[in-house]
Amino acid sequence: MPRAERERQMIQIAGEVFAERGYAAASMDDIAERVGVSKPMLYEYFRSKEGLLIACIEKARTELREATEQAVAGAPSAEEALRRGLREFFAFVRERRRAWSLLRHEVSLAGTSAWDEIEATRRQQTGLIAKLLADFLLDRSPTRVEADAEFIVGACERLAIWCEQHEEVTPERATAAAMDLLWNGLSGRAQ
Amino acid sequence: MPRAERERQMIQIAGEVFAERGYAAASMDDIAERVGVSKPMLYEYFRSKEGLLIACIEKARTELREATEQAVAGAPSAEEALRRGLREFFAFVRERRRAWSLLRHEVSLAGTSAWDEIEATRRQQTGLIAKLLADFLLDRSPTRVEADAEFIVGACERLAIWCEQHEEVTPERATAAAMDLLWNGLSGRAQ
DNA sequence: AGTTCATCTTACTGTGAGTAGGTTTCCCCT
DNA sequence: AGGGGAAACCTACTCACAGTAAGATGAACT
Repeated sequence: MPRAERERQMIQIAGEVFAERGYAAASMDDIAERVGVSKPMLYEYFRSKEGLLIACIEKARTELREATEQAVAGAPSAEEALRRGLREFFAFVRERRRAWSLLRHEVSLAGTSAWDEIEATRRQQTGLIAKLLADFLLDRSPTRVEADAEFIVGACERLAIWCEQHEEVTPERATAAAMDLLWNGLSGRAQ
Repeated sequence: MPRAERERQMIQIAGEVFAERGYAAASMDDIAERVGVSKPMLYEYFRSKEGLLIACIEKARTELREATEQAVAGAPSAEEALRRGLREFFAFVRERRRAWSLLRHEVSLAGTSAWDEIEATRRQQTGLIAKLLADFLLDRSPTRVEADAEFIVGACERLAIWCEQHEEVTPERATAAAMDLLWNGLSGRAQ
């Protein structure tokens, strides 16, 4: 079998295995067997287990980029571009579950109880925020409140990680930026 | 040494090692040596490597919960509670770097090139969004635009993960919710 | 026919998670 | 006092799996 085709086949199957079992639990022997090839071939093509994972991630990333860029192209306004981009993103996540799961770094802990542990931390935060929101939002439907809380936790988590590389952004400035973006969005729905 | 104290000591040191080297690269032999104890002791106390990680995460989570709950308690309004909570969160992340890094599931891939790969995917998304924002925001300072983009990407990523457990939330509804929260927040700063 | 180059294999090494089974130390109870 | 027992601790292993050395097969061109 020619190199290019083998490579595609390996990435395809490895992607499935990583997504199913998680990175740590997936074994190279297992992947090799499913591909119908011996283990050194995988190493010949991808140098290491991590190299194989990276190839899978790269493929998923390319797909996501192409999908979102195409969706945004030709939008009449920035608002519409943002809307179309978001719509494409959420659709991608739903329809291409496997590719998406490779793009969350949970790959490596997926399916483990340590993952549950980390999720529990987020539930703790979303719970706290959901309680705050429920106190003053007009739309008290639990689903909406939950979604908003998840949204806020995700946003702040990411912003916090970004702050790590920007020493000059103090907690105060980060808070101000977050509150500004959030509050103006929320205030219209305040009681 | 009594059990409780040993346990604290082990969690303390394991936390440092996991945060420094990443979960996968940290070895139980290494941790045992640093603690000044033999490996079976770690297994006696925590059952497995993952069990040890979980104990570390639990400790970090407790600290984060206590910090944020305390900050929020006694706030005069929901807005103020949210503000105080966020401030405490961003401060925690800055001051207690190690604890925080255990709460991002990157632990397991930390320091690897697969992690870079996943971060590159986010940069791709933030880049796309930053371009959109720069086109219509009044405040064009790159730092602010970047922070906003990170905020949005994090929010949507989290919301997408939440959607996985809520089949009834279609991409359209997710988009509408995200746009609502975001847009009303952004519109005040539109040109 | 023989050389070359790519694809592919079998059979190994090394590292690190996890364990079997024993030793010391100290306290408590008769 | 001294024996019983449990808690803290150790040495010395097994085993799974990432990674590799060395060569087999076979098509394509001299």
